[in-house]
Amino acid sequence: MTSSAEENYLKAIYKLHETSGAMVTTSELADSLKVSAASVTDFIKKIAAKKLVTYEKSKGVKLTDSGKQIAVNIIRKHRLWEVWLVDKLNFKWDEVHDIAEQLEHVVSNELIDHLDKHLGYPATDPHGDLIPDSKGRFAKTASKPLLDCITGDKVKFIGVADHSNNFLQYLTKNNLHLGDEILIESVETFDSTFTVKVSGKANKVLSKEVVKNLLVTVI
Amino acid sequence: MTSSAEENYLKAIYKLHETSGAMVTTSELADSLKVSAASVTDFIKKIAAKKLVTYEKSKGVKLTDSGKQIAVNIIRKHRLWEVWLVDKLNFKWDEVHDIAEQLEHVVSNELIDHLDKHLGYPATDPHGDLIPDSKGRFAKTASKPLLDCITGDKVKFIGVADHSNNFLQYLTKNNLHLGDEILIESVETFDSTFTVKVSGKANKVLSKEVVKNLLVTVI
DNA sequence: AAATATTTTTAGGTGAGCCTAATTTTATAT
DNA sequence: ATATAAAATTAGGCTCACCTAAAAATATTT
Ligand SMILES: [Mn+2]
Ligand SMILES: [Mn+2]
Ligand SMILES: [Mn+2]
Ligand SMILES: [Mn+2]
Repeated sequence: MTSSAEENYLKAIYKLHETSGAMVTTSELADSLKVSAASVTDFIKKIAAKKLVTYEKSKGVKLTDSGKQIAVNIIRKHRLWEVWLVDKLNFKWDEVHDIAEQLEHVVSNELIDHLDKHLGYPATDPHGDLIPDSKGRFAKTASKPLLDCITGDKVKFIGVADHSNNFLQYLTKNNLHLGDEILIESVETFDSTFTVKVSGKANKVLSKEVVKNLLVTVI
Repeated sequence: MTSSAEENYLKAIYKLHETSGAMVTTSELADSLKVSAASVTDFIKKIAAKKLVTYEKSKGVKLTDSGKQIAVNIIRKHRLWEVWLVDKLNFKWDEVHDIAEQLEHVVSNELIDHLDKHLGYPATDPHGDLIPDSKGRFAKTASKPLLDCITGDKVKFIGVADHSNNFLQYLTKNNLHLGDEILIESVETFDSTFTVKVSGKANKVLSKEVVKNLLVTVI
């Protein structure tokens, strides 16, 4: 059996590992799960015994195939619930994460399949993150930070790198929504401030901190 | 804080107490929660200390007002989730209880209010059970077992006394659905077998065991 | 290479929610 | 009223997921 705690560990390992490709360290996990390093050491020994991760003492852990499968399934559930909360219950995109953190642990593959159908098999969640299919496969998308674009580029805003409520609320307040078309008018070389035109409206000035966290695709 | 375990104890006490009006005994609770009597004694001492129940040693427990409030709120959540599973996700009425048992513990009053609205503020769940409002108030309904009716009565099938999958599946198989109109053609005095006409179709014969568990209202 | 700082592990505990076995209390039968 | 049966409580343990403090391993400075 897989407890909520176990699911959270596997998901955290997946998310930390996903980008770096490297082993996930005890302190990274302790940090991300907000538990002590000692607790992490304890726990990873248990999930290593269950062959959900490979553990190299004092070095870190890596998901096995079965561990990865569980992690991706939890992510699938989390993102589908977020879609439901936004699309069907009219929550805002900055209100859904914590609720989805609970819903993702509800046990029933039937439920998730029905939910997926009810939602019309969405490809992405309210934050633009890809939803893996029931086999755990992700679609491919070429997204990059707006920061990596140059003057004259015409792009589409399709995701966020920073998922904090702070950032999400900033975007809402400044009328930046997923799907918006962004034309880069100019880039200030000194501080990487971007001046952009969003969906043909008046120019907007975006700080480096913002453009770093806006994920876009060239159109 | 209220844990899932605590919520399940309070709900079980409520459901046992609801009908009998009397104190709920240790063994009743042990039975209904499928834990040992020793565990129950332990636990009720804890929730008594929290003033969620009044406990008379060796006699039993009774919910306090705040205990009852929590119990009713869990029941509200359970029933709303069941409505959602049937109405929106197309589950059958015999498939939803176990999933709702998990969903009812998701913490967020906002979520429940949004769900309630999404469902159109339903009055009853898929089994005909009343859904209390957000203040914990139940509507009044006069329902009684079909067994208590007599020949010539015209009634409406509005609920079940037995919630087992067995019974629910029996009803489905025999084309008896909530809302059906039932006309009592005759009652066999020897064994209380009822011969009825359901929604004007061909006569049906129902055993005492069945009519005892069919809740109806006279129309 | 040594000294120091950081990270990880080990050792020993805690509370929640469960258990069995033994004991005590309450109810029932004789 | 006694004996017997049933129900409830107490005593003592267990596992899970966490903790702190101390020790050991690894990394970084000097
Ligand atoms: Mn999220
Ligand atoms: Mn998301
Ligand atoms: Mn139910
Ligand atoms: Mn129900």
